[in-house]
Amino acid sequence: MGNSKLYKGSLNTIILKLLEESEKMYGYEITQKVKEITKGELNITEGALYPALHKLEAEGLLDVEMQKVDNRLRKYYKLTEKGTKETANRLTELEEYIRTMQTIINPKWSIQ
Amino acid sequence: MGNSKLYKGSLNTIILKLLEESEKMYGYEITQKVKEITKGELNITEGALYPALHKLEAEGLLDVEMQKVDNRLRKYYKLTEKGTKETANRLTELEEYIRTMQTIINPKWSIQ
DNA sequence: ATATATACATAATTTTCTTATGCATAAGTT
DNA sequence: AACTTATGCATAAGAAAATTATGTATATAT
Repeated sequence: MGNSKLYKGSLNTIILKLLEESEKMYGYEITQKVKEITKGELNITEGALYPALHKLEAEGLLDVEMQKVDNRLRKYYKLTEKGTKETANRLTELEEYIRTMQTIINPKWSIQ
Repeated sequence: MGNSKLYKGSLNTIILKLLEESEKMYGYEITQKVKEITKGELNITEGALYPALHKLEAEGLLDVEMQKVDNRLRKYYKLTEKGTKETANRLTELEEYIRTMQTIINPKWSIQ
């Protein structure tokens, strides 16, 4: 995905959070939205995105709905009830992760 | 490593940062230090740590120095000059990653 | 006509981790 | 004395999640 290896492992959380915000989105839209809000810093590759969406669907976190627009097919994804709950968990984990990493970057323990 | 998948990709950055703080450390010491400063939240496994240390050494970011303490062998690692420079880059990347993820968690773009 | 954008998908490979296993010494427990 | 836990290193098998490459197809811009 990203330029830095740190993004490894955060794709699912990103997808879930975007769907929590936007109600329903299709794959290509997700890649563009992420590019937009990160000002180009994070580019989600198709090879990572589509398998991830399929897996989230298989796990029952996402529902799919096909739609034809301008003779091109879109697969719209939205959170299931289970997906909404799981999104909350993932975001809590992300906040915890960020807090932990900030502790490591900005250590109080170096004073002692 | 961690309880959450988010830690994937951040082990090298953690190692480098600890060595920047502590000058020189050995493997087991790193696992204990991380456990301590994260209050047990993050446990680095040996299967992840030792190959990571070997790779950082092979890349010329770390220097090794053996030392026998209490009839047990320790491998002390410290940053090379190259490693010190690379650590600065990795920490900048980490800060950028955290900023990006916070943008995603706490989106201004959802208002529009 | 040709390139870029839109829209999906999968296969091969790589990276990074977990889990399991192995060796060895020291210290604490029953 | 026997056994467990802690200290200290290492590697191998397997899983997970990404990259890179490739494929299909339509729409739009040059």
